[in-house]
Amino acid sequence: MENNNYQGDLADIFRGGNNNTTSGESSSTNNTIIPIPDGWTQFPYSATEEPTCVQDFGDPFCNLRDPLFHDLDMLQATPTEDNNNNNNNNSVFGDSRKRGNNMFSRMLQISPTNKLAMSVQNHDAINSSKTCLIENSALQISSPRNTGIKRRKSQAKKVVCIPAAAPANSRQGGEVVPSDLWAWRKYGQKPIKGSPYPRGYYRCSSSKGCSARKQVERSRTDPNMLVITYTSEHNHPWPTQRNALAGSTRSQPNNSKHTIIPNNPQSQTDTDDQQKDNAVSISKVKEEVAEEEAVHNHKLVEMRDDEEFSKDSYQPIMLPDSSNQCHEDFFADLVELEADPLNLLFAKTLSGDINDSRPKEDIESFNMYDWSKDGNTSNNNNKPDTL
DNA sequence: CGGTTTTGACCGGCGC
DNA sequence: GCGCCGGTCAAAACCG
Repeated sequence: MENNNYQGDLADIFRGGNNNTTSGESSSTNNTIIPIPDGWTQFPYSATEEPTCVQDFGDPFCNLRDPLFHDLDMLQATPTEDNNNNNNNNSVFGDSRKRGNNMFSRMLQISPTNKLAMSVQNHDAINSSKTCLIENSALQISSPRNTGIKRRKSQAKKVVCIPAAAPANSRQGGEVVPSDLWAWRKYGQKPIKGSPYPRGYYRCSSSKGCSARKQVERSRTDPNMLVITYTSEHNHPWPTQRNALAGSTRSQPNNSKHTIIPNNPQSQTDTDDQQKDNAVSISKVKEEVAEEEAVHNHKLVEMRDDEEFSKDSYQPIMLPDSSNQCHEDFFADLVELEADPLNLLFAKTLSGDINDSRPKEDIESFNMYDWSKDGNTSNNNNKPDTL
């Protein structure tokens, strides 16, 4: 079944870089590669990055946050009516907004050159690091005020452009949808006029009342890029564990070999709040009020696909394929940090000093990287091929 | 059993 | 007003 080809989750995002699928060449030479301590993966930053970013990159997971949360942060920075509404309507998030939990923040960064850069690097192929550059306007932050289903024009949305995990033609009409810790359930797929690729519609399945939605489609200009549009926001905290127990596994990554490893061992012992407090989003967000602007920005993203990638890049590094035994045994050595899914991202490879009785699937659900270089290893994913 | 994906049908916004 | 198109619904099938 095609489902076996799923290479979803964030692993796909990074794998996209590995695949060298994005157009243009990134300036890998400008990417600072920091020696990685044994057992840890480091997320080097470009020397040209702003100090603030650099600092935060020291701890690659210091700023895991939800894109929409980040949006709210932005809104708070510039109080508006929408912003006020957000605060009122989403008090459940509390400090989480300030702390941030955007997974994409790990990959998206605002560079001093006013460009959003995302670098993906496979430790196994450092020389072929990839940088996904997106115009500032590409990422949109908008007020979730208009969350009505029928409000097309003014509906708040945010567009994220990421490298696709697999070639557009890898699967017929299929799509590799990166995961972002939230549990999404696909509720529809539609062919989009003017685009050879269908658009998948997902809604949050973590909470029944959650109105968060996202749309995933390939860029028309660059099939190797995925355009993810987030709509509305989550009205609940991060899921401690994905709902998916049965069918959901189809949408869950199963790459036991791919996991982001922090370069900062301290994060292991930090509490969730501490980890979140340390978080500083590198995600580029921009408030969007009108749909017209969203469309415009979307176009900019696609236009950008053909442009040269910025040298200012953020390059997360993954454990190399060859460097590990990554695989089945890998998770057996992971440190489990409480129930917060984020903790899984802080896992550090150890040598048999943990006793994780948790089902492997639970851990795999939060894998972010796919170190696999071939289809065989990536077949662990069960995401359906088609969108 | 409870969750998911798939997919055709339906609904409504929007442009002409 | 009409038709196109995008977004959602919902039933069936699938999965662990």
